[in-house]
Formats: sequence, C-alpha cells, structure tokens
Amino acid sequence: MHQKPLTMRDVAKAAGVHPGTVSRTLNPLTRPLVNERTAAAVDRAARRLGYSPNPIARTLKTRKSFTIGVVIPDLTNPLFPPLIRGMEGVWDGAGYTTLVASTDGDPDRERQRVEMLVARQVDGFVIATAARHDEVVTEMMAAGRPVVLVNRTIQGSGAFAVVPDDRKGSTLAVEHLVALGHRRIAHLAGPRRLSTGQLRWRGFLEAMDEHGLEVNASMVATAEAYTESEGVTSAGRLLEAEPRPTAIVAGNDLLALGAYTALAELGLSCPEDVSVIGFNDMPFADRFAPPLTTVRIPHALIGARAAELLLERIEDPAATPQTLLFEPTLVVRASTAVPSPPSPRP
Amino acid sequence: MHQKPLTMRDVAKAAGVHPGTVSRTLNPLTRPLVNERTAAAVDRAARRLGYSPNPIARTLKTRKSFTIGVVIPDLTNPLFPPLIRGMEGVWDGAGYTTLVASTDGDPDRERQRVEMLVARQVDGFVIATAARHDEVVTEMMAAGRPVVLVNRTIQGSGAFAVVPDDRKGSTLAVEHLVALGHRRIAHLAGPRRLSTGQLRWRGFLEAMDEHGLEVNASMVATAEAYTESEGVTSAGRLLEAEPRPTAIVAGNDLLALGAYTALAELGLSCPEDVSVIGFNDMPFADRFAPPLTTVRIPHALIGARAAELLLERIEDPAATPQTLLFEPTLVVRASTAVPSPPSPRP
DNA sequence: ATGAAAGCGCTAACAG
DNA sequence: CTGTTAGCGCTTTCAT
Repeated sequence: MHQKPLTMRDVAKAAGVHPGTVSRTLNPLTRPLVNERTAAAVDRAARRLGYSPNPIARTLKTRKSFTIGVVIPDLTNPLFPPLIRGMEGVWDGAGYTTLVASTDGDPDRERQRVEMLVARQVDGFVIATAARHDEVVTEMMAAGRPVVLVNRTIQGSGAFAVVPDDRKGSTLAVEHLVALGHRRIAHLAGPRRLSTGQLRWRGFLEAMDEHGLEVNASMVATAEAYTESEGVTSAGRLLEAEPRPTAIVAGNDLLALGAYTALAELGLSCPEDVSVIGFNDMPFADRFAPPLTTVRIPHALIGARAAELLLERIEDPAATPQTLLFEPTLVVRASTAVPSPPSPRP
Repeated sequence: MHQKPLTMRDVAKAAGVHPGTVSRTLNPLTRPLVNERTAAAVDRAARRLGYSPNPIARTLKTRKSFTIGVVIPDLTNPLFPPLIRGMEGVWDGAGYTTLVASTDGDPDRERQRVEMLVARQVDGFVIATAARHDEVVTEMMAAGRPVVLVNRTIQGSGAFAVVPDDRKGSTLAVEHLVALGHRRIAHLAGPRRLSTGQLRWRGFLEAMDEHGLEVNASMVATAEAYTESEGVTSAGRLLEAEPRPTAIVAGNDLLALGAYTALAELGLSCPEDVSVIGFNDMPFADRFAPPLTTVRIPHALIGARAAELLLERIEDPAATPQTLLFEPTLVVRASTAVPSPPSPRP
C-alpha cells in the first residue's frame, strides 16, 4: 500500500553521503557548495529512489512555505476565476502554490480566513475583498506582511495595489451614452464602502458634470452588494423616477443583469426603452439577452501583475508600495442604443 | 513588526506547566487527559498571549494536514465554482482547508499537480478530471490514498464517486424533444474518453432507440473538449447533414453555446430552425439569447456529498467504495420549441 | 567539500 | 494527571 515516504536519509545512504550533503545538493541555492561529482551521485540516487523532498519539513525549518493566500469574496462571482488564473500562471512558474479562501463578504469571516492563512505560514497575500476601511488588511500591512490588493484598494493606505482605473471606466460609459444622445442617465452604484463602488460613482458624477448633465438624487441608487438581486431592487428604484432615465450605468455586470430583470418586470425593454451598461465584461456577457455593453476590465492581466508584484514584495521587504492602474475599455454590444423619442403626449 | 510567533513553550511558561500539557489541553482528543483546572489555566494563558498552534509542525509530526486536494480542469469553466463551494461548505465545518489545483485537461499536468498535493501531505483528494482510463487516478487508488471522483467517474474501478445520472439526463433531453414533435435529433457529444461524454452519448442512443428513432452517423458529432469553440466546429458538422436535424442535444452547456454560434453563422435561428438543449444548467444559462433549455445537474449538492464521502473515507480506510448517482432534472427555457414545418417543396 | 549536531514547533509514548 | 524524552524531515551553523 502506502510506500513509506522517502527521506533525505534514504537518499544519503543510497548515495553514500551525509544527509546534509543531500540537502545542499537538492537546493539550487546551496548546490554550488557541493562537489560536482558527489552532486551527480546524489541526483542519481534521488532519481532512482523516486525521492521528493518534504515541503512541510522544509517550511517548519525555514518559515517559508512557497504558498500564497488569495482572499476573495466568492468563487461563484464570475469575476474571480479569471483573476485567479492570471495569478496562478505566474506563481506556478515560480514554484508557489495558491491557497484560495472565500469570505462571502463577511468581515468576521475575512479575519478568520486570514488567520488561517497566517497559521499556514503563507508567504504573502493577495486580497480581493478589501473594503475602503478594512481593519484586517490594515493590521496585516502594519504587521509587515506582504500584501497586494487587487481590484479593490484602500486609498491612501500606501498599499501595493493593482486595480482598474474605475473613474475612467465610468467616464467611458457616460461618454458612450452621451454620444448616443442620452441625457437622463442614472447610476446603479455598487456599495460605497468598496473603492470600486465609490470611484465608479465619483467618476460617473464627474463625467456627467463634464457634459453639463444634472444628476439629482433620484438618479443614483446604491446597491448593498454586487449581486443580481440587489440590482433588481435598486434598478427598480431608479425606474420609478419621473421622468424616467433613458439609460443606466451599472456598477458591475451583475447589477446590470439585475437591471435587465427590473426592466422586464416593468414591461420595459432594453435597449429600446432604457439602455444599460455594465462593468467588468464578465464571461458570457456577450451571450446575454441583449448582449451587454460593458466596461471591460482585464482581470487576468490584473491578476498576473498582482502576482508578480507580490513576488517582488516578498523578495524585497523594502520594496516601495505602488498602485498599478489598468486601463478599462468600452465594449459596445446591444444593450445600449439611441434613446427612444419621449412617448407622445396626450 | 512581525512579532515572533508564539509557541507552546511560551504558553507553557505563562501557565506554569510543561509544553506537553499545553499540547494535550489544546487538542480536543487528548484534553480529557488533563485536569480541568490546569486546562483552564492553559486556556487562559493561550488566550491572553494570543497563541495559535502551528499547523505545519503538527502536520510534520502527525502526517495529517487537515487539507484536501481538489483537482479540476479549469476554474473558469463555470461548472466548477459551485462544485467547489459545495465542498468547502462541509470541509470548513470540519476544520479542513481546500487546496485547488487546475490541470487544463492535460494528463501530464494532472500527474504533476497530484504529486504536488501528495508532497503537501493532503489527507485526501477530490478528482473532477478523471478520464475513463486515468492512470494517475488509478495509481492513487492503488496506493491506498483517499480519493473521491466527482462529476466524471472511472466505471468499474471500484472508486468512490459522486456523479450525475448522465444516461438519465440524455433521456430527459430526448423525451422533451420527442414530445415537442422532433424526430431528426442530433447529438453534439462530449469527448468519449470522459464518462460524461460516453454515458450521455449512450443515453442518447438508447433514448432514441426507445422512441424508434434512427440515428445515422451524420447525427452524432463528438467534440474534442467541452469548450465553446469545439462546440462551434462540431455543431457545424451536424448542421451540414441533409436533411438537417431539427434539434441538437449538446453534451454540455458550453457546447450548446457553440451550437448557438454555429447556427448564427449559418443564418439559422434557435429555436425556430433548430432546437438546442444543453447539460449542466451553468450559472446564467437563463440569461442567454435564447435562454437555454438544459439538463440541470445539482453541482453544489454533488460537491457537498463528495466532500462528506471523502471525510468518511479518510476516517475509515476500510469504508466500502460507492457510487452516488444524482438525479438530473430538465429545465425548459426558450431554446427548444416545436419543430418548424419542413421547408416547402418546389 | 562534507560530516556532525542542533533545532524549527509539535505530538506521543513512557515514566512517574 | 503531568513531566520527560525522542523524534517528524529538513536546513544550517560549526567543525574538520
């Protein structure tokens, strides 16, 4: 059955050397210290026996686990798989393993998951759950742990972060709509306590202002979370306004989908009655009915870059914090159109 | 900065006991061995210092890591996040951590990833990548490692497996189509080397036969992989047949989406010209244009059950292998309809 | 260049 | 019931 796992002693015996020598041989960094011929003998013995070193023991000794903790809200949010893939691509190459933890957006759970990761001695963290005022993350950084924030950031925290240019994204959305002829444009905002929610909202306001378009209170609704059901509720509120907005800029694609539902419930159609524009360009956004016009965020790239940045930070604790901003692009599909003429007055 | 991590010795000193006693106190299984009052003192000291045990050291000693390895093809396939959520739900409660590894469907990578997981001393495996003849998995089982197969199985292997009733699913699909009046029904099959590909195909054949419907060679196309692009190609082949099928049963939703594309490329529409039915009911399948009729597989449930089964297997190495079959259900949406009357003859 | 020895933090006999 | 001791498998001084 379970063949008893081999140790360095077995290899040492087989190669007729001391275990210490096996260790030195097998570690690329110390390999130069050992005679070429002995090294070759050790390699041969190791290969022949099928030896592979025990990373647990190694970690215990060196306090380096070659594991990275990734904290996300929820794997089933389609935004995260591409992000994670992007990160894994670079870590695999560097010999790191990825440990993913979900928080479901609950700060208590975030703390608990982070503690688990700390206990498992991960070498660093990628945090995709950061709120704008996030105690857990702030503490981690204060404790000197390598942390890179992705997607969401903590402004002014001096953190390492790789995020989309959210304001710019909103600008893109508003400009597209304005170019189509819309003037009553509403914003279905994400939670204000997340940087994405706040910056997209700010960007929206600024862009509207830029075009001399007024935004009164009834034109902004803030969702409690980035979910379809929150989107339905908040979009519903937006659509009660008189006169009704002709377009909605949603804080992300899930909220946009919620807007689709709210429209359908009111017997309104998209884009004929109301244009809708999302944020993220999640997988399959092009297959929706109607195909969703949205602000694309290059999640896989963001993930990859965050992964690299974290590696740099791990290797050099004195590295200077930096925020990398990724350019969003507008993907025009079929959920936006020229506004319909105002319904005929009686 | 990094406060040096506490050890049991620190707690022991603070509580005025021996480290061994701390160990016994903190481990629920051995706690009964220690005097209640000392235990309480240890607890207090531990809490006061903010001690938490080092799972790495524990693993080195006990060879039990409280970690489970999950092997999947690709996180961005929307089928897997719900499956993983289902598993995490049960493991979290039991104190286990989940380590996910992606293989991209490559057997070499599968081997490499499994070896990584073995090296990290995971206590068991959930494998979602099993081919019908899968060397890596067969070897693992032969080596006595706890393994549960999900979604795909290795028939006749005596493995633990939690899978959908794939033949039944195909039957559901065919019967729905037959009830609508279809007779020329084609199958866009998944890879034959996977149990899902084979069983859904078999089920299709049987159901067709059951209804006295003929299936000639041009009515089945087998995709190389469960991807949209493979779906486009293979569906294209299906649609060349003369007379053209009026309906397509796809091996999964991604293939069905590929069929959508193939139809569009030919200027055909779904469901007017050709009905399409998928498999899985992936997230957002209800949002597609048209909303996809599909065979729903309860992935989260399957994941949860697999997780439980694995825990049982881990705790009792003598547990009897079993295959759990989950009932699929048909979700009728808008991609299937009554077949259009044959185009008028000249 | 290599062997010897100590120890990472914890657990599990074994004493007592 | 609790202290003592010997490792788990590896790395890393320190000698030689």
